[in-house]
Amino acid sequence: MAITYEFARPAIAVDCVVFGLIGTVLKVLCIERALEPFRGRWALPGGFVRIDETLEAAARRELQEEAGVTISYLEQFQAFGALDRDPRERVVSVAYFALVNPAGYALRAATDAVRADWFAADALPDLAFDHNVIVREASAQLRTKVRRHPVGFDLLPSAFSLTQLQRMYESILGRQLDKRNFRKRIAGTGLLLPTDEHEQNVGRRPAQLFRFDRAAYASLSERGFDLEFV
Amino acid sequence: MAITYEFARPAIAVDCVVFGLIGTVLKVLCIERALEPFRGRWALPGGFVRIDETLEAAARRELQEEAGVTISYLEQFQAFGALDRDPRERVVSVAYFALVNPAGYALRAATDAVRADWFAADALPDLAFDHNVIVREASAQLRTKVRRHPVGFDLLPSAFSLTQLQRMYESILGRQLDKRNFRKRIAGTGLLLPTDEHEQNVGRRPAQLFRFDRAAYASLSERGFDLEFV
DNA sequence: ACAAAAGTGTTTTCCATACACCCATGC
DNA sequence: GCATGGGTGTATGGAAAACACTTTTGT
Repeated sequence: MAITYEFARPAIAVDCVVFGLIGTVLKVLCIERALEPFRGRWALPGGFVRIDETLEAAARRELQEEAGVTISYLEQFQAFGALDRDPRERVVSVAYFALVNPAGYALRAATDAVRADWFAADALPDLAFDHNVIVREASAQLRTKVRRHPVGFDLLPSAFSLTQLQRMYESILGRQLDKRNFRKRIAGTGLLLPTDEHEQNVGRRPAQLFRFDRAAYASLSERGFDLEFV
Repeated sequence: MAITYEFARPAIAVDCVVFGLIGTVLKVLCIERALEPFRGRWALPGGFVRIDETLEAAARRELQEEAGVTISYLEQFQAFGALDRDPRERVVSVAYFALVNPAGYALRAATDAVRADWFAADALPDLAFDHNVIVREASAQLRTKVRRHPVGFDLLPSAFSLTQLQRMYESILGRQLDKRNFRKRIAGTGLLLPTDEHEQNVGRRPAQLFRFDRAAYASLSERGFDLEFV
């Protein structure tokens, strides 16, 4: 399997910043490295791109292998190419950010990872490589993305209350929103489908649940609509 | 210089989409390839990343070598990793988009390029590799970028008239803007410095020239201001 | 004097914001 | 009946959009 090239080549890796909402706290998925370098340190899930897989396929494979998460939204956001970002050798990493709804399944670490866990996005441990930098960039990206594109829904269960939705935006943007104005705005987009369902077993009036209307969004964005969510 | 690796690795390249405004037409810089594959075809300037240079350094080097252009704005925007995008072997390309003011200097092709020339962004020839796709993505990126960040100035000479500025936005956005509203908006940003200069030798009333106030912009954006230009 | 683009204000409409109370449910 | 969050409307201010004429210069 060994192969010879005329010139030295950087290796290509992918790293994934997986955001999940736990309660109302925005968290990032990290794995504890089983191998050198940085053995025992927390890091982003990721690894080398194989010669016969696309970048996105590599990202999905690593997420599956190392953490067993099911991704709802995945987007490439930046390549990191500093010369010394990996102590072994030159590695260029293409970073992805991903959104998942962490409720309902357990993390499952494997291959290169001892274990996987969620850390609050604004209180991460010292990560391996330049991964703290990558998370910082991804967080900025998430904040700007979520304001113009309806990606936040991928952090929630498929049926959610308006208050859940509002709390999600508040967590990402880091500020409080006015309940009435928020609801007017969301209603104004016409992208929520009311369901017959309501919250269960809450010690108060149960909130109505809604779904995101992907079809309505698709037809809007084809017509070049320019939404602003919050 | 030959080197052996345990596994086959994709090569890493950079490709640059250089936008320039010629008259009021938005153009993209292309080079004619001197080498196989796609010898004789037009392509984006770009090439392989050396083991000891960063991605951005590679982009700047290729622009210098192949076209001799002086870049005013350079931003990485996307990595392209389809398996068959290069007929020779697996190549992952990190794409940059760049803005220049093409007035006042000549293109100068060298190394891998027979010649360099500007093509209207919406009427490109059939380019080598997946370069038409890359340009399409870059154009979309430019349109969204220019509406919230003052990068358009990099397409203009350092002193410009308000009409020039308006025409630039119109070319990029592909629609007409109202002169009075445009001027109110631009004035409202407080980012233009009036100069004493005026247009020369025009057969009409000469327009006053302005400069972009980089210092004012820096201090605004530090405070997290959220501008919208057009 | 004429051609050509520079420069300039007002009105209207709409959207963002600020703000407080009643309602339904479970215990 | 009480605690808890669910759900709702209105008034105000400010920005965006629509819209046309006078001014300055060169020829």
